[in-house]
Amino acid sequence: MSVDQAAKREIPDATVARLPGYLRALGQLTAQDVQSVSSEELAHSAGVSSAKLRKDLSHLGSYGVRGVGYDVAHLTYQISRALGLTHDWPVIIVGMGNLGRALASYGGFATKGFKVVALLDRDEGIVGDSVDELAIQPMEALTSLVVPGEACIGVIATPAASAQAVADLLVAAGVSSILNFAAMAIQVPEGVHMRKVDLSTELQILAFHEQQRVGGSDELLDEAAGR
Amino acid sequence: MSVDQAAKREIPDATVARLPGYLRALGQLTAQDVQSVSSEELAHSAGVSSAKLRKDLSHLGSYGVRGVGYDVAHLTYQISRALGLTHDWPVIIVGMGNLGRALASYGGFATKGFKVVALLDRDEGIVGDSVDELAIQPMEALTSLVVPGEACIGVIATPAASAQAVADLLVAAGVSSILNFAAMAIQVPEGVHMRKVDLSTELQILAFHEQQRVGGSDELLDEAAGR
DNA sequence: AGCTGTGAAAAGCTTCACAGCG
DNA sequence: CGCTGTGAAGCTTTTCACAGCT
Repeated sequence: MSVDQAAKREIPDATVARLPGYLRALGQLTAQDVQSVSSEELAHSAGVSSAKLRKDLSHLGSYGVRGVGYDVAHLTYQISRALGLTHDWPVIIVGMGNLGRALASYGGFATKGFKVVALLDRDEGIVGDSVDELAIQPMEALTSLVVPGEACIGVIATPAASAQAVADLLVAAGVSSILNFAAMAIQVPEGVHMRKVDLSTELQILAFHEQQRVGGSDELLDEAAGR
Repeated sequence: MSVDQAAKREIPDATVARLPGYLRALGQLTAQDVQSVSSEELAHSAGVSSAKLRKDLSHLGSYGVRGVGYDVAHLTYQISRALGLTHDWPVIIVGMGNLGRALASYGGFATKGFKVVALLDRDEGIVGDSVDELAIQPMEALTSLVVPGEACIGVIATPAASAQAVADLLVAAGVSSILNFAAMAIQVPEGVHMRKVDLSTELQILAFHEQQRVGGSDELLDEAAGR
């Protein structure tokens, strides 16, 4: 009933990747008590072109008002809904080193939509410690944490050497979405969704563009600038 | 002379974004003393298709041997060169909270190509502390750290609220490449290259796909699964 | 015989520009 | 009149499939 004429479930990947950015920009507008916004303004704060923004939003449905713009609250709801953020997703963080601790106490989860339900580490020495009011548990706790039917997101924040083993454990326990912060490409079976965040990859991409900037054919500068 | 027939300087963005992954896979092969590798094998460890890998590499030049494969050492060198990693790039990290400290001591920089030259924080209380043998300096140190002619990469690891102000300071000091970890879109003038890494964006993209998986029209499950 | 390098086809994404609605 | 929503055009990226080299 009311079959949710939310159009075809065909949102392009490129669009999905930008929706979180729109959501954040809308959040700022909400904080400033702005009621309505034009595609031009919203696009600017999200750092994209207005044509792209309108095309992206058109994949979710027709939620703007011609001649006026978009209602901030309603658009926020529609994007949240499209992304599946109408309820909280449980998140398990594995690896409580510097990075894991930073992630556990990072504001990123505070964003509506996620809730850290467990922190795991292999090291018996730190099991029992608390980070942000959540106790660190041993890896063995994993199987009892994941309810097969219920979706759950696993975050890998271990050293590169353990990343693949941890990924295998997560998959075996039934986790079907993994976010990997380890400096290592990991293999997951088909059906498991995996994304990777990697500092050195990002730096290397920046280095490439920085190098292009110098542009010219002057390779000597490269050697001289080393230091 | 030997004008480096390195083909046209036209490496597609999509290719540049994958080169670091190939470099990492090659690093693992080197560690295992593997001398030569086929496109099929290398593509598998980097998580892409072999056709894509070959097309990508073809933009750098013709460094494979037909019927055999690629020489691991030589290909590593050629990709490093294409990315501009033949010398170290200086990196300045701003914001020494949990995240900044994690980044400062993260193995990512150990990867050939980058060297953390300074850690900055606004908080007088922690200025002078050391992280990984490098002292934390006040923001004012910025201007003397950046040599106008010399390229430098700035990493923003501050709370969202300070991110834009820090970006402005970096740009004013002459930094032309910025990697932003703060949960906030920042605006930079044209000519400055900016990349963003964001936990909640990644989680939201995973949430979208996880939601699609359940697929069906069963929205009731969504409510029930909340907890 | 085997694997790379690459044109050509297909798919996907972005930009344009304007019809259509409020 | 102004701004959204969208076909159509243009551009980029991926995939295919095989010629060409060792």
